[in-house]
Amino acid sequence: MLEKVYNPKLVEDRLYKKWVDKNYFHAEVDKSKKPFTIMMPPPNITGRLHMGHALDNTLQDILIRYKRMQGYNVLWLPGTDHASIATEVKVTNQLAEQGILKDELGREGFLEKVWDWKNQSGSIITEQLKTLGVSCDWQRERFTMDDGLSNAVQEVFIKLYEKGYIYKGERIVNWCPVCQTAISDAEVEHKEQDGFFYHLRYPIDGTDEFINLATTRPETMLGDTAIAVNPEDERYQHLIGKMINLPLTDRQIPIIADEYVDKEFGTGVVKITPSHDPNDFEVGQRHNLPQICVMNDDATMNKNAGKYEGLHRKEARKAILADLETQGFFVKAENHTNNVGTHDRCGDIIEPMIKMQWFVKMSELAKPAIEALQKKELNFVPERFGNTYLRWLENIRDWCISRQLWWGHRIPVYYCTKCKDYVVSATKPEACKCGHTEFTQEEDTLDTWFSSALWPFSTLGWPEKTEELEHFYPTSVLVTGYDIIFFWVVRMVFSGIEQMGEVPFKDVLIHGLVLDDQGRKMSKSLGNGIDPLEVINDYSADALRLTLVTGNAPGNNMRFYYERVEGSRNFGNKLWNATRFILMNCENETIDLDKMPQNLTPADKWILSKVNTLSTEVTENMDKYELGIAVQKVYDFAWETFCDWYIEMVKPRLYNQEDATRVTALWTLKTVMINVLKMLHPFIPFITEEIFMGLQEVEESIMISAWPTFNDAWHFETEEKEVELIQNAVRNIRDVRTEMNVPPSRKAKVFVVSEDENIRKVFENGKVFFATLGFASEVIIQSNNDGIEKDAVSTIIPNATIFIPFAELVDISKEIERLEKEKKKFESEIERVDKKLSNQGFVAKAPADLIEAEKSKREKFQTMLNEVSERLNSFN
RNA sequence: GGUCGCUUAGCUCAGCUGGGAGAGCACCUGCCUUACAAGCAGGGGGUCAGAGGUUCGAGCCCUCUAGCGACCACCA
Repeated sequence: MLEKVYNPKLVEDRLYKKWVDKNYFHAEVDKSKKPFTIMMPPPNITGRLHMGHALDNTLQDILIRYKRMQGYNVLWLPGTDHASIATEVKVTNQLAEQGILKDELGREGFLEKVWDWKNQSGSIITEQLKTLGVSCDWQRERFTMDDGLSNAVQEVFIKLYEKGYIYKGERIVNWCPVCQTAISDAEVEHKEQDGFFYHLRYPIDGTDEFINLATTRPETMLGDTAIAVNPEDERYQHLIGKMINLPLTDRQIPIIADEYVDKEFGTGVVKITPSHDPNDFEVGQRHNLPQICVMNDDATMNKNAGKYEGLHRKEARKAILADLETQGFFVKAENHTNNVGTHDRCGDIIEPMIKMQWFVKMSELAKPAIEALQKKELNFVPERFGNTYLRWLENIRDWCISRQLWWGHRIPVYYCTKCKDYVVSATKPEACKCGHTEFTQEEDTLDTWFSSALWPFSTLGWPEKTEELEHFYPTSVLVTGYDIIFFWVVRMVFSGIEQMGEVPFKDVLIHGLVLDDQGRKMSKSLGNGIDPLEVINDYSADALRLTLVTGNAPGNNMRFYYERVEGSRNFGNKLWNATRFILMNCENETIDLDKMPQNLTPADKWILSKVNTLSTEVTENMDKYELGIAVQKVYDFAWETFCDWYIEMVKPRLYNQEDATRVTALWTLKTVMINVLKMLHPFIPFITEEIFMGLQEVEESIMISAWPTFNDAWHFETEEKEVELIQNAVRNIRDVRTEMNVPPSRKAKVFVVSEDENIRKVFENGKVFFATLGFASEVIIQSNNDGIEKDAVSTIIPNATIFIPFAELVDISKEIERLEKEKKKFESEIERVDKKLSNQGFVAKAPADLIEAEKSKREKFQTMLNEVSERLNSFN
């Protein structure tokens, strides 16, 4: 017997332990079964569980549990990401608090500290994930810096290098002055900022003329190596080729013409600073301009900045503007909003810098990734995110993969200490071409995403040809947020195709963000984040999970608020109590669930038939990733159809120990309940397991039970219609009673009149339901109005009229009013159908079954109209 | 500037390939009916943003408009 109140705190931890102990999450290669694989997006070791993780992993767990129950060979592989920048920053700061400087420790010493930290704190997030109930294979947990995965990283680097896809070069890159490393384009977040557009004037050499230009970054002027105008611009034709004297310096720089300049914008004159602007860099290349870097790596001015050396770029701007003004080179400052690139990790403004870095050439790698989508080897759900993916790939630039960090995969390149030539190799080479044998390894590490890009296959043992790799790759579906498409999805796809010759996953299920109750992004700065662990603690993991999937379509954001969590919890409560009710009545009975009873009543057949249809529909929805719709259907069935109707219908049979169908009712209750639990299990694993166990007193877990499928033996069309007829009648009776203000305590006789013998039979069988559900003291079924008081209240249903003689209570005028309302309803229905049927186009072109359905509706409403009219006439 | 999305009941949102508008919450009425008041039975409330088009038929498809939002983009 279940406790009176469900206590998730006592249950959830216990069940999770049980599942782990029983090894249910573990997958071994089983070639007799079809594989279903998901690679968990590895959370950062520095991360803490937030709503995004909760949603992402809930969705995955739902799919995994569903497929596992369907008998697939299911692998859900979890793991964590080393998160180079985040971790390095975190550990550096912690050490700094202890007064330890990173540089003093040296590379080896520092890495030791980071590993210590990783071993101590790196698994907090995976422990947090467990409270959600995730059924992933912890025995196969991976970390992006495991030996195997690091090996894969080296292998890929070498292969790409040998293919000519990786090169080293001096390019202008996004430099983060705070993190002191280059970052990729994807890591730059553009933010709109209010700033100024500074108009300056530069003196033209040998004349008294000035040329006016506008810039948002005056401090970079010290690195200007040209002034550019549009070659078509008439205003400046005479100046092209002339030199100007660059203010605050003793340098002369040329006025050049380049298409890049927009005549319409600003003054049509652009200062060119190849060292600190990506466009200027390109202009500089076209015109062979010198590159003068005026900043240090920490964004302070360097010695090329002369007297401004040492100033931070912000202060330098002020100082330079002041000097320009006093010297007469400053014209004005306009208000101007511009997009500045910031580092998505630390938020600092990116400084474009020319640096020697490693790149992946993208043009060739992008092509098959684009084709994969076009050939539908890769599908996004919802489809529109395929566009986002395509657009990014089509405009992709080479990927800067080197990072000036220590924590990460050190680039497998060795430099000869003598001739400076380098060798790309997994291990230190024996000797250089020059004969020298001493090498130093490249100091830089790789972008974290370089290793995550390999996640779908590196986790399965690649480059070894493991049987896991053979069996579980390509994976089935990737579940992730739309914000991660560029960083990760794209890179996994081209890496998978390049290394494995096959896309890493067939489907990409994209979900939105979890917003706060006002629709704002949850963020630390706003302090509006809701901690999933708190929700689990206050409600339950099940309630959290259910909240995260109901009423949400793939790819859409959702608002999170506690009323929704309460609703989810209440549903669990409902299931719990329904089960208590069943068990309460099962005492001293033995029910063999494997044996379908021979004496099923129409109500039993009806609910079996309903749950049968339900399982078919829900399965279809699940297969289409319509998880929100799927769970909504089971929810409605469980609460309304099963609890509010079926349970109420069987009560009389259960309360009567003599009833010949009592055990049959119990069998049906249990059977349907178990099916419902199974369909709910992927969504709310804990409570369904707890109930499943309680209901059957078996050891076997619901998570390895079979997902419901359509059962021919449970298909009862006739009974479905019969019970619906009774439901209809009961609803009408309740309606009438409420309208007439009759309290439930006041029972009344109910007459059902129908000329149709079959209908009378149905009601004869369903008599008892009028008593329990319709508050009838007695039910009389007959073919005519004999013996029914003239002023009885009545209501019309198809093929029958129901009379309730309330005697003294009835107000005739009110009754007439009510009947008039019914009549009006029937009339308008007939009118609607007639309009359709008289439409030649409809009759000619609509599908035949639809027309037939409309016709029979017409007939039904017509008889009901006749009936109500007759009834009204009887009052006159 | 480009791309995409959203606009449906008081609120938050579903609505799959076009065939009689739904849920939860909130609200109103009546019920502590021996599983559940975290509940039960009823109820009110929507020209599906606006305009046009395609169609026998449009919340759904096409075009335009308005408001909101997201992402991308080098306009110095």
